[in-house]
Amino acid sequence: MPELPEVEVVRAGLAPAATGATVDRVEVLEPRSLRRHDGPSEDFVERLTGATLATPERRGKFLWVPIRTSAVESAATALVVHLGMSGQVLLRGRDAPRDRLTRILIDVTHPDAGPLRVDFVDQRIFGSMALDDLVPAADEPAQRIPSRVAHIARDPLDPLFDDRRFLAALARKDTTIKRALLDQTLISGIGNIYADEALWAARVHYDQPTRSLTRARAATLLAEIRLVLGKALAEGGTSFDYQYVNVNGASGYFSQSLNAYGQTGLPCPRCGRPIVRESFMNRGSHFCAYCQRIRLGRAATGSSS
DNA sequence: CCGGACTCCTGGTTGC
DNA sequence: TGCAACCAGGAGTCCG
Repeated sequence: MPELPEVEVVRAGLAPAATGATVDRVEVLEPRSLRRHDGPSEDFVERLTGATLATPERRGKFLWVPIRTSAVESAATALVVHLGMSGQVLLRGRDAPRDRLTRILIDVTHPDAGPLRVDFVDQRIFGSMALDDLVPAADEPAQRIPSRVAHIARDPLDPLFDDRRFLAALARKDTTIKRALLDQTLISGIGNIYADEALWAARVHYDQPTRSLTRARAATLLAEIRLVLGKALAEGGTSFDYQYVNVNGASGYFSQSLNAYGQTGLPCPRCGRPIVRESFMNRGSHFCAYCQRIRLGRAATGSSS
């Protein structure tokens, strides 16, 4: 389940091979992988073929590669990639065998690395590729971002992520904390795994109302989010068997470091009591019922400003 | 504004 | 042994 660290590993791995490369040929094996592309497969293929790729960028779990075509001087369009639940981007030699679940093949030539193949592999087809227009970012017009990604909040590893603004927005929201962490328009890049891990680290119950969370605890949670994401990033992303493979085809190995996610029945590394799993938002929430209890402060009805 | 239900999707696992 | 039901969930949409 690729979340921010996994997507960043893919972006960083793809960057040296993609930057400055030109697209020779595009083959779409599974049109459903273009669900988010406006237009038919032919349009995707025609517009991408012959384009020059710029350095891949990322916000949250969205990855995009600005492209330049002969017709347009500066990049006005980007190849947008979302890995969904099971997507992988694999960098291969031109004659390497195809993975059975390959959905899109992009042959590129890099000035230094020579001919390469970028494979988009995706078992469940929740992921997608699309071409999209770049538009100025709302909070920094000098930055450009695909229009379909514009509504996504900056992620906590983004230098322009505004901590004060996030904490204020959290305090204003009438919802519960895990729901807020998974709301990509509030903070991006966090999925079910790192939400559970960060909540465990900060000792916050997943269903704690955001308005009853003190600012200090919210700030602690944000710090733990950064620690968890940073640690996963440093270790190359979480991996579960073949579901996540980085851009060179090597699995990550952070899953051994998980404290809560997927640890149902195992002892909480902090207190030894068993981790429990509850169904929430159509997914599993893993937590320690002792360490992570809902704390209803007295300010639950207070309003900010 | 909020939450719940639903959709997309496949393959590994579970249960009969 | 065989097969169907179930489960995993990121993001978007729709509805109450």
